[in-house]
Amino acid sequence: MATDVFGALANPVRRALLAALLEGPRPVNDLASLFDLSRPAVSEHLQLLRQAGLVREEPRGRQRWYHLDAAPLAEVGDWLHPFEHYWRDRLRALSDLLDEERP
Amino acid sequence: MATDVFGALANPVRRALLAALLEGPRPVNDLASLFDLSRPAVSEHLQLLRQAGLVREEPRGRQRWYHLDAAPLAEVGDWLHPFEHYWRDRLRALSDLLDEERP
DNA sequence: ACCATACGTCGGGATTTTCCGACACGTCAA
DNA sequence: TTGACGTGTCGGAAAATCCCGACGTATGGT
Repeated sequence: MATDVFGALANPVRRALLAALLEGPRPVNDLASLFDLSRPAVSEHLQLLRQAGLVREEPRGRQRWYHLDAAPLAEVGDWLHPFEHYWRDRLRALSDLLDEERP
Repeated sequence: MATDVFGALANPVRRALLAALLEGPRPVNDLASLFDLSRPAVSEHLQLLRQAGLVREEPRGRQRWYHLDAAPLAEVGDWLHPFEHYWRDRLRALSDLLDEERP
């Protein structure tokens, strides 16, 4: 049932939600106000993030504060790892070239 | 026109294609044989990867060899970076705990 | 010249995603 | 208790995704 983490990151709204939660927990209305989008739409994005294990909800009075749960992102990091040296090599080659150009 | 890199990674077939190309370039039929999928389907996945800048094609006789182009994955790495320390802290906390359990 | 091979792309069907308005439920304040 | 607030979820529409068979176009072998 645990939804795909990569699928969760495929949507820019969900990525922005995770980035917003990076600065601390927030209630739903607060999060929804960040987007030009109806509240139910944001609520459903949060549901998908919840199913992916990326956020956790804490009921606080009549509102629910959402917390970031970055652990599942480790799967993305792991998948990315074999490719990482590949593009870092390119970047290093570029910076070496620039150093050579302007010593 | 450059398709979303995150969207490109949202599909398991496309992730497997990139992983396969990690071992070197391959022609389309070779790649298609890795999946229980029609060749046009794989061809369209490759088109999307091409639009995302993640692969490059080299015509070689009557076949086209696809090469990995990992550079756009840097965007994913960059996006992931602010979260990275978060889950690494959790892992370190876990390993510290294990070290403590069995000194 | 002929035919098989390797591939891209198109038309279309099935499924999934994304979004909204409407409604239901619990919480708090008066 | 009554009513407003904060939120989840449902029904359904619009759009995107995913896949396939069919066709078109090169290239290479005979």
